[in-house]
Amino acid sequence: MECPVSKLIKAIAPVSRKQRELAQREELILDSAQNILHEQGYSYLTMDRVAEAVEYSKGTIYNHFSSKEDMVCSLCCRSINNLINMFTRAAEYKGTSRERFSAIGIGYSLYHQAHPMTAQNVQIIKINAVREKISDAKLAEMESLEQRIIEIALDVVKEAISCGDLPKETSPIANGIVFGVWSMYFGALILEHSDIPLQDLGFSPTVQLLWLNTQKFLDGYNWLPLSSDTDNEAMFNKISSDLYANEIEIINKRKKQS
Amino acid sequence: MECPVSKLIKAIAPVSRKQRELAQREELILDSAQNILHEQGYSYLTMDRVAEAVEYSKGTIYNHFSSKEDMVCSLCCRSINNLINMFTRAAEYKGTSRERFSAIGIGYSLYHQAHPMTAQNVQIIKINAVREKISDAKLAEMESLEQRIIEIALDVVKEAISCGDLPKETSPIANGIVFGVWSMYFGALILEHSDIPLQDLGFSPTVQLLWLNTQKFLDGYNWLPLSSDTDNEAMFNKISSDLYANEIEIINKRKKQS
DNA sequence: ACCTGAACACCGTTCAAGT
DNA sequence: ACCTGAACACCGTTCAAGT
Repeated sequence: MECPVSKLIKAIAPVSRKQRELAQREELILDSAQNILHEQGYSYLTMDRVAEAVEYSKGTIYNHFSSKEDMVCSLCCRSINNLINMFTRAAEYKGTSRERFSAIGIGYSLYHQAHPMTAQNVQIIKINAVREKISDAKLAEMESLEQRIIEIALDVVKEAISCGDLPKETSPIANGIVFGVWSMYFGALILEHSDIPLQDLGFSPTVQLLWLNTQKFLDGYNWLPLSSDTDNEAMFNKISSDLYANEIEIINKRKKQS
Repeated sequence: MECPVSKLIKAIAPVSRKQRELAQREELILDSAQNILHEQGYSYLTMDRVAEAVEYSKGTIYNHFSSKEDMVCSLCCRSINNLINMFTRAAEYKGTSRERFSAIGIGYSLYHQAHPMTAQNVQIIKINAVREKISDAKLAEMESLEQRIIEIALDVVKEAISCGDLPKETSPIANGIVFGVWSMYFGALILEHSDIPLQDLGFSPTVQLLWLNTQKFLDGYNWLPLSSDTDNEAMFNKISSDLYANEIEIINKRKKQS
């Protein structure tokens, strides 16, 4: 499945008028799709509705995206890009290596807390039956973004090792640490937004739990300074207000509404 | 959506001939569905194909399950039941509280390694758009099974606290530990079976990584005896061969084939 | 060269007719 | 009382016709 339009847009120097218009329309389509998703849920997201919302025909949508799944994958790419920005800021945060790594985790959970529909997209994209229908090009694009975002976290781990905050022996399993927190956050994310009543199961709010569990996990790896030598609550509050004021605001706004 | 048949089967003392036949047919349907899923993947699982495989009409399938999602959810329930059996054995394993808790984790990852399609079902069921279409009764059934399986793990944590293997202060967040490993395993499971080339991302095989990360996590919580005082590889091998010979065999068989 | 929307294929679900 | 399968609704995808 080739998308005629994407070839044009992706041309290295993008900027003929036509190309700008196409790129703009693609954003319009994605915005509309996100809107429908946000307001009516995934079951309501159909190509007909998207076409109607953007006031183009379905054929035109298919000039931009080779399939519905391709479109949803593009939404995911936008989210990952947002996360890359947040992670980059977190990695450059002034503080210990451990604080910066923790800041990445906080960013991840707050972002998805602020944009629950995004979390669902990510989840849907991971299903094999869905993944099969995404064009190779789009999939490659997403995977390269995932590479980059992992790299950001991995770099902080490597830094911690080289400055002695983490034991030298950790070096061969540096990516194990990243995978550990990634899977923990990802899993928690899905378990939370799946309408499973976590409270009924006896679990307290996810963001806090993730924070605590991350600290214990990093303690287990002996990432200095240990949480027993730190005021963890203060650290959480400082990081989240220093770095993620936007997300906090969105989350609070939603809380007020409900 | 009511399922006429389920009322009959669920009658408290099940055993008229008719009821037995119905229960048997329900198993047949589920077996067939699982087969299609296993051999052709989720995209091939349609109600038509299931009906054809069991040699009943679609209407009859709908007498057993109120929707396709309901059927898939039933498959999930079967899996959770299998897991409950494994977890129960793990919790009764002869060894320290930490070994028994670890054994539960190993069981989880080996089960899903041995039955990858099951992992995908679980994943699909967690999507909200899918969940909406499951009958309340079936959803309640699954949630009660989830309750039970969590309880098994939670009991081991509580035991560890009361016998001093875990610090007394852990008590109020006992379920935090369970949630931590649950989310870590669940997240890793999805990330692994989503065709993301974890190797390319620099990650080593998931089961080992999960094992290592679990140990570090439990170390962080100071669950005695610490992994630094233990031969972890030997422990992993002992537990998996003592408890999970079946799963290991299935996994090895698959490896040989490919 | 690009856009359109009717037409098609597929699939989940229902229900009137049959036994 | 139970089973059947034709009929329906919905939705993703295509492509001949139009500009």
